[in-house]
Amino acid sequence: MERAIPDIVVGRLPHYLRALQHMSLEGRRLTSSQELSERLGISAAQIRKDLSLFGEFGKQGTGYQIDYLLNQLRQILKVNQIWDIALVGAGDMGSAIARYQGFTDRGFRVVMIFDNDPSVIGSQIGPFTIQSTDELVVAIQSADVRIAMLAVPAANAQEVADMLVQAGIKSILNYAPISLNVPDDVHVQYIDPVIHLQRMTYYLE
Amino acid sequence: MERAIPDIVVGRLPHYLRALQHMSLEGRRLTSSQELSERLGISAAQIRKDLSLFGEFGKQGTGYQIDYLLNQLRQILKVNQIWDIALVGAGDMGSAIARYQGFTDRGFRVVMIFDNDPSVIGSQIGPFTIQSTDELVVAIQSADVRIAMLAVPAANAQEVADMLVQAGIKSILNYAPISLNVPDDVHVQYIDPVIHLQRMTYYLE
DNA sequence: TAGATTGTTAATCGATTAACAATC
DNA sequence: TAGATTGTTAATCGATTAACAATC
Repeated sequence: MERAIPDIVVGRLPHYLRALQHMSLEGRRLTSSQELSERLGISAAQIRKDLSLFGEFGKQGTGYQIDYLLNQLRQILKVNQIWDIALVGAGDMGSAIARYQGFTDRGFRVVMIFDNDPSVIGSQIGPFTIQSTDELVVAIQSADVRIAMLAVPAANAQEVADMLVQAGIKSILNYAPISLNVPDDVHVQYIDPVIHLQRMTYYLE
Repeated sequence: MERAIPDIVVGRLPHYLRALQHMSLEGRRLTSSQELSERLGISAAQIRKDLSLFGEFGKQGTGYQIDYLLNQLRQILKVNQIWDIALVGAGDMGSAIARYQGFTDRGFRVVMIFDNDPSVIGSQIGPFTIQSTDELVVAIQSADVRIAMLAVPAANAQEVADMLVQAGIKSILNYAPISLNVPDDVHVQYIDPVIHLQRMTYYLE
């Protein structure tokens, strides 16, 4: 069996992709591990080593063709397609996520929104009608959605996560400030601003 | 000189703190590295080792007193106080952050909001009047704020970051999907949902 | 050609884990 | 006491870096 790619390497690839996408938008054609290193604060050797796990994408003396490497990375990360996302929670955070314009050109789009508050169910956020959480499992199953974003209060997050798992969701981006219990084949990533803030206050006097 | 605490350890402490805070709210009194391990998906040995870098907080045979460890961790992370935060960007994301109720009991509060859009400057978000970005440097300096959250479009993020640095900000939580260049003594943490999503699509078939 | 930069190896560095004496 | 769990050591494991031959 092929050696698996370390998860820590997979975690850096989206950063490479993002930097390359910026460079491409700036009209740049070529870059180097050196330049990426400066932009990202990751050593040039590490960038070359990470990329070499997937193939030989550069040319000695020249560097990397930005658009070529961009497409390779998109394929590796499987974002050379648009993934549908189910969003649960239509409060302040959920609404902001629903309106966010930055998903589409990076491989994602929100396609359904759920909430359990009767006073918002049926109302619109942009092009979406907020659906009841009661419909969640069936709606996600029939649309064959694999990715969900969770923006509900911490107290409801585990319960909703269980429903998402039942619906066949395999990736959850969790905005609720709580650790989720899910089966091994379901991936969870966390966004909790306070975790980041507390990590920085350690270094403040 | 004392050996510095590895940054990766500092990064785990807020997770311990969050789990303990939940347990405390549940009315629990005692916990163990074993229990924390299960809740967090971090090995018990690692949790004990991390904590031991700061002192001896547990008792053999018994475990850790939740409230005691909670307070120790709050001291270590310096969140046994409330830190003021300047928020820049009053769009969808900025507004959602401004309204977020989850900061206060974890050591933070937003105290000022800036935007560069004349059509929103002067209007209110909750108790705050949105100020012009022109006032940012002076306002932050005179209030002696050290932490900022950045929720502006990527195109303006570096420019705003420069102003924040000029104003004396030492910690930036950046929601804009772009790497920032700041001096060595300024810490930056990033929140970009797409980075997390792309990391998970790698594992989807 | 001379200069630049990759891909890769081997060495280094650092983080994690296993194991257990100490002790509550 | 017997059982449980810490704090810590030493061993293991894995990630990062330095260095350079290959080559564009």
